[in-house]
Amino acid sequence: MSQRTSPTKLKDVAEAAGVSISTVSRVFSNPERLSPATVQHVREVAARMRFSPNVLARALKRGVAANVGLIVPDITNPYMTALLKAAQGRSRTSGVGVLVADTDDNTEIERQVAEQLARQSRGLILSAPRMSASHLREIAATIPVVLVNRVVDGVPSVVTDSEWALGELVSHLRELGHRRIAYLPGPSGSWANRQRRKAVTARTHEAGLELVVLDGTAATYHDGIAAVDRVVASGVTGVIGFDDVVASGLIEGLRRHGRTVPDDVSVVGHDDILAELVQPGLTTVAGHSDRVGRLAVQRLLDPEGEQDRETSIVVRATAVYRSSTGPAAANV
Amino acid sequence: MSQRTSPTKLKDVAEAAGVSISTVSRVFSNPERLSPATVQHVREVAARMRFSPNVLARALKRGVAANVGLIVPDITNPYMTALLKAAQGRSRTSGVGVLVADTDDNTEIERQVAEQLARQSRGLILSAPRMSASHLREIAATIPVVLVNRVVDGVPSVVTDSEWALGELVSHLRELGHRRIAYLPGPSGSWANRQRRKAVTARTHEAGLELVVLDGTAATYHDGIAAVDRVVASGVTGVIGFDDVVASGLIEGLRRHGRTVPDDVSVVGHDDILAELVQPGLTTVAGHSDRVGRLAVQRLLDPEGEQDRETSIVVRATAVYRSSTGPAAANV
DNA sequence: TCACGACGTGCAAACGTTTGATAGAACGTA
DNA sequence: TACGTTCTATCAAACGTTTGCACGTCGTGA
Repeated sequence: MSQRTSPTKLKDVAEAAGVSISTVSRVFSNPERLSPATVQHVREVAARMRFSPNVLARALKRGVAANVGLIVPDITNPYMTALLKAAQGRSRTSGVGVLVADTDDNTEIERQVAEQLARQSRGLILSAPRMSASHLREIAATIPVVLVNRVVDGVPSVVTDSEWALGELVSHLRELGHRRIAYLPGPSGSWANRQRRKAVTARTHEAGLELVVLDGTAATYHDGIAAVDRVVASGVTGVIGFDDVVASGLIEGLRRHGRTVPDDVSVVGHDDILAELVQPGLTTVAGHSDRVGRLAVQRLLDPEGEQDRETSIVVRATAVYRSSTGPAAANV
Repeated sequence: MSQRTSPTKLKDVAEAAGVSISTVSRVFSNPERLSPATVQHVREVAARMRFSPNVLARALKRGVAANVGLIVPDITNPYMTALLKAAQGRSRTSGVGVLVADTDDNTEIERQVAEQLARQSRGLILSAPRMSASHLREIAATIPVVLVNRVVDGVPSVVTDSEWALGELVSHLRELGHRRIAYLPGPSGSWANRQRRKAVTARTHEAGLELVVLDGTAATYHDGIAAVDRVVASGVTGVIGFDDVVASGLIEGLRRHGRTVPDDVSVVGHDDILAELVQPGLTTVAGHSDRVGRLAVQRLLDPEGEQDRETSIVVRATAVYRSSTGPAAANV
């Protein structure tokens, strides 16, 4: 039907402006070397013709692509969605596009997708909680990588540090009279899960509380529901969940079991993502994924010297108090 | 530090295999014209050297890029997230990448981003509920476009048709004894909002129910909370919300107002996205955004003849019954 | 008047592919 | 032996940029 008109290129602008192709190119890449008059003239002509440079050709010639890649296990996870939104916003202001890939936490797909995106990206933002460190380093040897919520020697990263916030929440529970609480873990093998578990362990110990770790969860909503039996059996008065999703599952499970939150059991989440939608409002750790996303992009775009290749930028998480925590039940 | 090794290219493989560059190229693009022996040999060498073609160069030469662009008002909306996930999954099987852009529903950003993505995409999947039809057509004249949840003459689209499902839900409410219900609208100017409102209007009329339209909402969670006063004042026993987000806001608002759902008021959502997380479980319309995403990509990738340029593919939504709807309160 | 830096612009090669035109080899046929 | 066919593989141009180099043309100081 209607023939699509091919976009204007340097050559067209050059002819229309009566200058050479290289001059037009320079108007856009480094105008300082040109006379102001020429620059202005070419700019006008280009604008009139609605010229915009072909990113593909530019990337090919310069050897550096116009995109960043974002690889995540599950884009459906609101933490990741918020991260994506922020990353994209930051990229846009630099005229950079964002290529997204969802790996379903599958190593084979991760490998395949990393390779595919690498070719058209300036760098990769990688969230791969379970990928082996050596594989990670292998990818980082190919293309600049910023790891999200994971630290591996020799690879730059941006991580949320929840230890402090979890400490606050442990104290909070202690002050509410809780003496025995549980940690409901996330996917085994996940870096973030190891960190959170370690933090909770250390902080409950410091606070003189008993801790029960309820293993064997994959941290879905349904796992949360299913965990209720073990929670009840363990006789705890408070539970710290790996994330908001599993925590709200647990709340639902408790409800079905005839227990109310926080009267019978206090529940704490992580990520501050469902927090308002759930009843009762979730006391949780705000991971500030938007900040993480922005920083990751920034780190990719600004070279900032190779010396801190191995540094982690850490974003300190904060505790958010809502109504899923309350005074410990007298007896359980 | 560690120098990044540049990826292998056609030339390297050609030298290693003792053939010309063009031969190697043809091994990957159309091997039929080559002798089977050569093809196999080159394949082996290429595999050994871990060669993969440079997508940028290929796109430049062929004039068709290796990505599709996805432009949405708010990627944080779970409907869009699910759509993205499905679209990306479908694309990956065709070796195609997905460029995502979030426009914050801002026309200026939409324009800018459409232009930016267009250059490196084979086509655009566009969700722009409020963009003018002429602007939309303008973009479609530049690059293949598939519209999501919107129909505009002359531009292909994939839409969810909720009329039937909304009809079911209206009947459902009627059978539960409701006689007067409200529609809590979405963003004014949104195509989907017009469709849903129209469907609800038609179906309540058919069913002999009274309908109140509570205008002036932007369909955020907080708008839902804020809508409670008008809901109560209107004296309805049931509310159909524009989407799950505004519906769960309303539920929260009602709760704060001392009303319970569904005992005092029944609430229906749309999109089936928060449905399980909210208390009580939301009766809603499942829009099947995953199917929409897959179809949109498919439509972009398979040319399928130009004749049906103007056709809309429609995905029929279905009603999902949970516990936010129940028998009408005797008096309100 | 001449030599000499600036300064502004153009030429042409390169980035890694794809692909139409073409050349050579192998074969069967007259 | 010469010739047409068919099959493979190579040549080289092109895709739209960027950029090192070279080429004028000035204005300046001796």
